[in-house]
Amino acid sequence: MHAFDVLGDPVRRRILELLAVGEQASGDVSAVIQDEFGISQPAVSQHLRVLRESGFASVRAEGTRRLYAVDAAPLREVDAWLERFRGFWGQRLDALETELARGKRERRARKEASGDE
Amino acid sequence: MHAFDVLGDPVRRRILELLAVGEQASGDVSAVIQDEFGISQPAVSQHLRVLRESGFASVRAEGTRRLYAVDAAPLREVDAWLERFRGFWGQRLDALETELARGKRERRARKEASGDE
DNA sequence: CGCTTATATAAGGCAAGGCTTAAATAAAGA
DNA sequence: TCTTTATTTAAGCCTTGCCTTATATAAGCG
Repeated sequence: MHAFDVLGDPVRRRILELLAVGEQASGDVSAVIQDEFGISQPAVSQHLRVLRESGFASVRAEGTRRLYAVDAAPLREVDAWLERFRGFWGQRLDALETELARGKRERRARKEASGDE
Repeated sequence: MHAFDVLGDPVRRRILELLAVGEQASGDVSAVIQDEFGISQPAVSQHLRVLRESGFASVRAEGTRRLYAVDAAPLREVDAWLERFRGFWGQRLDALETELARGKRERRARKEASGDE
């Protein structure tokens, strides 16, 4: 399944948003998604599988829990594809520069800790 | 249709790549796509419709020709969504920073007046 | 005017993907 | 070990989306 197909589903996008904050157990993700989308737990599990198999997420077992985390590689791919269109919104580039300048120090500090937030 | 759904289709992504270079007539796009994907002209036309209706492309009539061009708004949306994951690939950010720094001087020169900063 | 060229729309078939319920696997604790 | 909790897998249904062929619209030209 192609990266963009994976991101085509709103549930999967939401799951990634949740994981972006930090590692989460399948059950915790399920609880939120079930609440927000009204779908069953197995449905969520199937989405997690898609994310896993397409490389968007990695899993780690801890007892009976499965801890999911974002794997950035495919997102980077998506980002790379967008590259060729960046010229179309010059203003945002400026905004991004500002953002980068602001975040640079922060990132440098965070880098050695390697923790989430 | 959500932006990510639109980009989920390889044909539509390719069409956008073609349009990224510059305005193109429906027929020219069709010729390339038909050649590369082996689908019919109406099929291409339907993809163009999706791009049009979802705001990824705008059209302009010139005689019997329809000239399509990239409309960046939805792509910007996609880019914005990715924002929250950018922290996951520090190296690329650094590369982008370099790129931006390089481009900044250029833009500033072109702009002749003060920039932000 | 018709004929041709450029493009879009319509209708129908088929495949892919997402959801559900039911069942399997596996750790953990009484 | 039996039961409970956490999670995945399986099977089947049903919708959505893409493609095809056929047809419509409309400009350009002889």
